[in-house]
Amino acid sequence: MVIHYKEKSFFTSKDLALSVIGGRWKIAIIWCLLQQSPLRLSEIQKYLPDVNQRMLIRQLRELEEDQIITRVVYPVVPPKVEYQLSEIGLQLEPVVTSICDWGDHFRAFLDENTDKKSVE
Amino acid sequence: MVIHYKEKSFFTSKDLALSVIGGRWKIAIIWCLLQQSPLRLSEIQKYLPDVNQRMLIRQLRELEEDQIITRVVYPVVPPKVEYQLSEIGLQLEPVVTSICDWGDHFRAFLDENTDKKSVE
DNA sequence: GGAAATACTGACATTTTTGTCACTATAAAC
DNA sequence: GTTTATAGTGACAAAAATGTCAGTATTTCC
Repeated sequence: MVIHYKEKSFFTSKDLALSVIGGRWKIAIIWCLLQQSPLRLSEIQKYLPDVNQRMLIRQLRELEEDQIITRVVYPVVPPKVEYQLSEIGLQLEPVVTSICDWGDHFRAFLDENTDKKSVE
Repeated sequence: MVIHYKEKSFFTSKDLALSVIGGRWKIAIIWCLLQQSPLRLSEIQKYLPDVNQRMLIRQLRELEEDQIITRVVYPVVPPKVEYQLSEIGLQLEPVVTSICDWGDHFRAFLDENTDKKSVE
């Protein structure tokens, strides 16, 4: 987010990571590609119906530039393009998993701490 | 980021988590408080000199609202306020750790794949 | 000859996030 | 009585991210 690692060299590991995966939809995209791979653009759109196409493409481009995903174009008509995680991209699995896990914990925590009155 | 869980109920765990920890400086703040706790505002500022105070306070407020951190005010002059991670906040440790770890991997990856010409 | 499918791009508008500046309160120390 | 320290707030400006709309290319199908 904001300052990209290509413009700054004195980053902590955490800031470096966040500059790459911090985009609004990037974790979601990586999550999709961990579920199934490769995926075509139109398939990713089905997974993520809330993202508009323009935005999705932009985030995919950035991930490609950062070498997190690979993009393979098949010279056919109508066009076919496949996206998949690179080797370094696949290594993001623990990040995505820990985020999902914590989200589960947090949801349970919210459920516990909400509407206590209605129980009593 | 953007849509907060308080305004939307049909979130995936991942989106729920990201709506809470997705802010520009939140992982950094959580990282600080995992290193040392409690911390006063002025101490967090020393850890994170790039964040301006206004921004830092805003992110702290949001984390507090989301119950990730606790804020204890001591009624003294000059004021003293201590921040620390809540129980659910402490459980973010694997998230921060996996991000840092991946950042390390990614840096190594970048180092390997940069300036190959100068080596040959 | 026109529509359909896929994966885009460009220009621009809007929204969200982040940053800046000036300002507050309080009591103790000098 | 002025300065110092800490932890803020309010109003606003700037920057960044995201979204919208219209348009492109290609070939096959009808």
